[in-house]
Amino acid sequence: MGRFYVTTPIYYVNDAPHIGHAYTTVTADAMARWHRLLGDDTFFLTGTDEHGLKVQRAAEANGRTPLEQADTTSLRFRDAWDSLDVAYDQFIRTTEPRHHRSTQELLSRVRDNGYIYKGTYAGFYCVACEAYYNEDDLLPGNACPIHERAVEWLEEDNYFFKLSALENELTDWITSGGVFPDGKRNEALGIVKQGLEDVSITRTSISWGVQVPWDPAHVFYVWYDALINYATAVGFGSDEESFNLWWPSVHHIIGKDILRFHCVYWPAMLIAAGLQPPKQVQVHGFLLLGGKKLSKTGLTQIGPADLVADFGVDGFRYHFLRDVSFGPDSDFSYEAMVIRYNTDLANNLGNLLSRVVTVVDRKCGGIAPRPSADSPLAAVAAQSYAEAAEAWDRFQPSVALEATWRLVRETNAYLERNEPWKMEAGSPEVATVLGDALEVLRITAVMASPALTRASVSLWHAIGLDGSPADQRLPGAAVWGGYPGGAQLERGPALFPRIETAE
RNA sequence: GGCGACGUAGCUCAGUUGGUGAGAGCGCUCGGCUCAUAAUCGAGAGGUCGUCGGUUCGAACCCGACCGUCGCCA
Repeated sequence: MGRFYVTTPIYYVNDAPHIGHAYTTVTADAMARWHRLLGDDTFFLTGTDEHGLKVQRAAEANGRTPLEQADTTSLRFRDAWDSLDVAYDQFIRTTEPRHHRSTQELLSRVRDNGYIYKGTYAGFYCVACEAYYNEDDLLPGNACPIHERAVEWLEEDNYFFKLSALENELTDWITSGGVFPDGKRNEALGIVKQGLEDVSITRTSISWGVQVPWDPAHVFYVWYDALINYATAVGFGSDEESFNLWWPSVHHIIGKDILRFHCVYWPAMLIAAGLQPPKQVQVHGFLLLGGKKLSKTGLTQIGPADLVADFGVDGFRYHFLRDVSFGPDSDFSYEAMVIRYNTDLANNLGNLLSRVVTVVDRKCGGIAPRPSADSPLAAVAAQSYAEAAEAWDRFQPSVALEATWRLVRETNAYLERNEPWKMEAGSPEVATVLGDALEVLRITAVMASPALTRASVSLWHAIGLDGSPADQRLPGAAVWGGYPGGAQLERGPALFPRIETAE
């Protein structure tokens, strides 16, 4: 039994939850569910990032305190994850007192170890980005290249983090397997190779943040307090025993836009504090729309809720887990989503259940037969499980689900070859074929449960099993022959009604 | 300008350390079946693996140049 700690980024509360957030979060959730099936001690963390100037200003605009502002907006993320069956173990908010203590403790250690010094910073600052810009990067009129709005000139006393002193340590961590997939690892390595400069980690110009313990006029820049949430959540600064249990066996799932923070700054901070860097950072690409990056405004036009309304929670999760190859950029397409739903879910799996139950009803009096020990499908199932398990281990849900569905397709072909509907009712032959098919449905329900949170349970019950596939333990539950038979099966509604599109 | 990623059938993508005739799913064509959600099964068509050159007995996989797309940095 292993230990698996997985995180999403904490999302900035000012953003409305969109399919980009949802993709990351559902992936993390599926990973956590798979590890729970394996019996691993699993901890799945998500949450919201609530400090910074943007939140402060939004609060002022709305006539309330920053915390009140954050309370409202943070809730949107919880609601979104509830609607997608995201079963996090903890939802952290950076405004929690324990997180302030944790941040102060960690950065004090960094300072005690000689990695923080005082200096002056001056530059153009984009409030929307929460970031400084070089003049060369700005658009004409000193406008932010991302938001196309005017930046502000800021000049302030800052504390600096000696990032430049940690190049060797970072190189070691990255090359020894800290960042995945390989392409992203090279990118992280490239950033370090090009030479690192010290970074400013505090602000005096704003107040909405974590106070610097040794100089109360300063707060930590939002990014540096945000990263520390991963340590706070498992007990850093409050429960050392718990922290030592979960750290550093952490897997961060992030989008490539924040690679620099997670693959350079964050491990450097940990090392400077005398802690272990993360076990793995898993970096995925962007969701594109018509080949173009989904802008924040574009993203909000396709809400997760709209897609759930059309495809259901299972359809939503399955599409993103199966169709998005974890790592590269991926095109989002409603049409592709319909095709995937109809093909894999309605036609292959849902229809398999329908036809099997119907034939059991007609040829076996509705009593489920048991699988045969020497079924040709047994080897297929074993192969399918082996490949899926290996793919989940590599953070490749799309490959894992493809392997899982190969078993489903083989079973449809198996029925076609044997034609149980033509066999004599009550014969051993018909029982064998149908028992084998039911066994595949049992195994599939377990293996697909990280993606299909609801349909896997429906499927489980439809073949006469009690409880939930999520309560099963792998690899035992994938071993051929576990289906008991004997249950009275009844024809039910379609597991996945086909989606008919107008033209 | 520096560094890097990507470019494989109409579409979405697999192709681990170079080696039997280059793959999957979807789509398409033809055929079978009729238990099933017009679902399913089989067969087939379709690719100069971006271009050019090099290394090698042999490269989609290694090297170089170039073209295209996109990033990161300065």
